[in-house]
Amino acid sequence: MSDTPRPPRRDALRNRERVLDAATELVRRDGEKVPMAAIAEHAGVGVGTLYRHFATREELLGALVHRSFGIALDNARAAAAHPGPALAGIRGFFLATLRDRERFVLPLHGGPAVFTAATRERQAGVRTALRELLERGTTAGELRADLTPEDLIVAASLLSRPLLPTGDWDGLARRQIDLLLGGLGPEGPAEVTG
Amino acid sequence: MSDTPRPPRRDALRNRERVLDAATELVRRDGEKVPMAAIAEHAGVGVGTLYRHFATREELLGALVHRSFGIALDNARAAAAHPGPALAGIRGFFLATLRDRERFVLPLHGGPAVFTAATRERQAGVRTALRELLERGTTAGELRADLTPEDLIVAASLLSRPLLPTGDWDGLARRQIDLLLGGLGPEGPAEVTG
DNA sequence: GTTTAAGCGGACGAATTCGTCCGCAACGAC
DNA sequence: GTCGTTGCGGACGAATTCGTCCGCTTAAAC
Repeated sequence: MSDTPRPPRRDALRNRERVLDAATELVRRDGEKVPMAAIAEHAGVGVGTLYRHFATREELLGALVHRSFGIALDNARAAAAHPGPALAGIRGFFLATLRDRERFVLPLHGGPAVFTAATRERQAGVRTALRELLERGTTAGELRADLTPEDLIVAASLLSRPLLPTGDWDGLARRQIDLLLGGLGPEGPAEVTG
Repeated sequence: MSDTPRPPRRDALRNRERVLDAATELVRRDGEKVPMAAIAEHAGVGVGTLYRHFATREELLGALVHRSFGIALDNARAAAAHPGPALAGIRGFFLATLRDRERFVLPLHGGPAVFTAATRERQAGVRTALRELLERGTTAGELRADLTPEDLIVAASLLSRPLLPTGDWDGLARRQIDLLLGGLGPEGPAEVTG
């Protein structure tokens, strides 16, 4: 029944990775409409190879997004498994996102959000892990009770791309993390009227 | 000496605005490489008209960015002029950014940050107004002392573009504002180790 | 080594996008 | 109204990008 159709050749796997890496870099730098030929060249392969591995631009972009959610899922699960206080886990998740930012290609920019079923599963997995983490913190009285995974995801996505041309994105991003962590406590955010 | 070369015709001004509005919408939706012809069509003008007003794509993008900083400058100055506590002014700045988000086209996405000298002036103006606001809050003991305008700008830029495909970006964004405001107090952010 | 099928690369025609140019339309001064 | 000038629109050739196709290369099974 299971006719194993033979594993792909070694160079094929290697080239697939090269294409993904090159595409990640160029899509982040030049946007999702960067010419396919540019991606192929930067990867050191011919366009034929590129199109063989990813028949359309959509498919390539989908693979980038899928890969990104794989990284995010790893980070979210690691954070949830963190033995210390939930706040430390959340901080770890943010810092991991910042660390991995150059590998993320997320549909942040109005591009066609290319989500396969498998990607959606990973996305749901991220939510689940973060929800678990938040519940632990809420139960322990460490966190305000109304937080949702989306709150963390939005904040994290801010970190994944330098928004200012200043050189020190790392510094700015870390400060944003600290500022945000101050608002997560059980007393809720400062009351402000006006 | 001053040979006033005659003001532009009424239809020219109207068409210029139409192009800017159309470009704002399409660049936000499809990215900065959206075809010029698409912008012209969406604006209801011919490509000739588009290229007459903006000789190159760069020039058009530059105008969009310039316009965006004009809005941001108005908002920053209004916030600085706010009579109440500084925290309320900051909140007002964030909410105004959220309100105006569809009019912002900022060089957030690796695109060629098209900054003219005039744009840089507006940008500096935003910084100045926000610095003033922060100093007022710090002097009053309302805010931690180490905040910079960039901290506010980064946070505000997060609001200017929906990052998640969920429908309720407004709700998520408002919550981010509240969370962040909790970290601005003089006691500094919660201490977290791990 | 030999063999064979998977994989590679880049030339090429099709399709898209660019940016100019010029005959026609309409604003506004009189 | 008339007239001069500014501004409009879109057709068009040039340039870029797309995606396929096929002869050559190379991994890997024996």
